[in-house]
Amino acid sequence: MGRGKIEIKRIENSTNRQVTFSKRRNGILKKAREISVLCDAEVGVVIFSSAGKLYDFCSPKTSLSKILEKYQTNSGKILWDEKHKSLSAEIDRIKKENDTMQIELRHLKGEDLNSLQPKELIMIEEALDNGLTNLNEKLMEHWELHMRHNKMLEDENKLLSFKLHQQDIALSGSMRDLELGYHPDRDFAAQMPITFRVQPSHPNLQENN
Amino acid sequence: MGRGKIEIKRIENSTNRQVTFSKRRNGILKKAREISVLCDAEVGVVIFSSAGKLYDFCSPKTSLSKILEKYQTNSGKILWDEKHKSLSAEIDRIKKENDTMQIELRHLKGEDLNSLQPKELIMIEEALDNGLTNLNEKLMEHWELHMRHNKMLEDENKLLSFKLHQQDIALSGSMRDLELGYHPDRDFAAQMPITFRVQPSHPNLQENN
DNA sequence: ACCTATTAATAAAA
DNA sequence: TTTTTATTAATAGGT
Repeated sequence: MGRGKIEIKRIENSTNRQVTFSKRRNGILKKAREISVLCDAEVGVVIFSSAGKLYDFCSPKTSLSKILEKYQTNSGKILWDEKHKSLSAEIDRIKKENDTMQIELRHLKGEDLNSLQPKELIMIEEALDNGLTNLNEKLMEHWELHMRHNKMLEDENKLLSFKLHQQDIALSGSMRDLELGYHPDRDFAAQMPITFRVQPSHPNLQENN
Repeated sequence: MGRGKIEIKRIENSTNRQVTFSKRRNGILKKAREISVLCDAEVGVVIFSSAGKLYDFCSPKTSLSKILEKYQTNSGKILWDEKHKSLSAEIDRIKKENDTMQIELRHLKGEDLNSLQPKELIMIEEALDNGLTNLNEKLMEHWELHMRHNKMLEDENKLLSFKLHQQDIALSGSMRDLELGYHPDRDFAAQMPITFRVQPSHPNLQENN
């Protein structure tokens, strides 16, 4: 049905193939709709172009799911079998992995050791030692960070206290100045109490998050 | 296309409907085959007559299963049944469990500690300490078992040596008897050294799987 | 995407 | 259901 008859075999010209696909795809989807309306049939159509683009039709009042379920019960063919198998296989695989980790975890926690040979026990001990080493290193890092932080806070405290004290003095000074007159050469530094000169204020402060 | 034009609406005459269904069904399946060949498309068609009879087509080199799987990934619509959902859910659950253990394992091995707070680090350290304690206990048990086993082997050795010694003497005795005459009241027991007189043979032999 | 000559599908009848 | 055949629908090739 066209300007010439064509053989039913793959169209080699890619442009022609694309055009023909487009036309015939519309044709099929239209026919599918028509038969479902005219004849009260349930129809499901799924088409993938060679480029992988999806087109589909499903008769109204139903769904592909329902049609395919009916297909399975009616034909005996099981559409999901492969998918089922692969899912089940994946579950098995993951469960096995899980068990292995479970056992390793128990071992590291010192549980279920009865079945192990001394050689294996020693390997676990090495892992634990190693873990402890890394852990303590990390704890030490935290500790040092905190010490530095504390030190900074203390320094800042000291500075603030000093400034406060200075202000205090300035204030009382100016109050005195108001009463007794201004003394420009007063030595503020000399007024800093000895406690502000060396400062371990909170030597062991740990965080409490 | 026929002796007259028809409206696309349900054919009320049941016989006509049945005939039209038969013709158009063939038409669609033929078109499906043609487009799959001409245009290299993947096509799946499922048709149920109003009487519930099934007809289907699937392009060669594939299967309805595969087409539908592709349909699902491509469209996002989910066609599969409850069983699939439950399998998928289980996979998710196990994977989550897996991840958790994975992380715990890494932590116990002293890896990926950077995101942890000191409090957490200390909890891990406790777990490791605990593990080491249990482990060392177990190693100690093994050690003691070995010591006991060694002791037993040594004792047995001693016993065997003694028996051998006894046989030796008996042998040379009877050789002497052959030369000097038989002495039935000879006291062999008196020849046993004091160390061989108490004999716990295998009092605590434990399994060695 | 549109046009149209030509083929293909099919409605009605048998 | 299938065949026949008149008629409509689909579409191949061209624009």
